[in-house]
Parts: sequence; C-alpha cells; structure tokens
Amino acid sequence: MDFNPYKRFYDVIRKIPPGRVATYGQVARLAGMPAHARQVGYGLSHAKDYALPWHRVVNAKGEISRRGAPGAKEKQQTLLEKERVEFSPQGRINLSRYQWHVGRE
DNA sequence: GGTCTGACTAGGT
DNA sequence: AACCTAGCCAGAC
Repeated sequence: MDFNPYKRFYDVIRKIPPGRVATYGQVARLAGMPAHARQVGYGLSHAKDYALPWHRVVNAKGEISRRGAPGAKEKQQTLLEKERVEFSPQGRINLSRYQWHVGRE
C-alpha cells in the first residue's frame, strides 16, 4: 500500500455529498492547506487508483476545468447531471445553489 | 538549484 | 461578463 501525499485532499473530496460540488480552493482550505488549490487538481490527475467522486470538484467559477484528455469534460458534466446538478447553456454551475457547505446536505 | 508547467484564485480593467 | 496579471506551490527536467 503506497502512501500518497494528497491523501488529505482525498479525505475531503470523499465527504462531498451527491448532488453537491466543491471548488478546488475549498477542498484545499478544508484540508488545512489554503494555498494549495492547484495541488488539488494536480493530485486528482494522479488519483486513478482511488475511488473518489472527483467529478464533484469544479473551479471557483462553477466551470469544469480544462485538462488534457478530450471528452473528460463531457463525462464529468454527465456524471453531475445524473446527480441532478444543473448546468447553464454555457456549461456553468450556479454555485450559490449547488456548492457544498460542511454540515449541510 | 534554476525554469517551466498547470484539473487554481482573487483582484483589477 | 470576459480578459489579464500576479501570487501560489509541488513536480518534472
């Protein structure tokens, strides 16, 4: 079992309930590392062997962040829509409505 | 050890 | 609202 330095982020991400989203910066703050928003995204690309609801993490604008793999963006949106998260025609999520707040469902 | 990169952000225009 | 910039920090070379 290999130790992964991003485990703290994963622990936070695992707590995001279905139908809710969290931002990279939010995950970093909840993990006690407020200046590591970029590392959250970087760590997720390394998280293949972990069962994580990675699709519930979006950027501060409520958009799905770009990455190398084509099609991954559509996949993430599909997964969220299955949880009844709504997207605007421009592919944005209304964070004031869907952002996760600790202690709240 | 310097430089570049990137699933990020906040603040200014 | 879109665009730009500076600040951010671990990894890869």
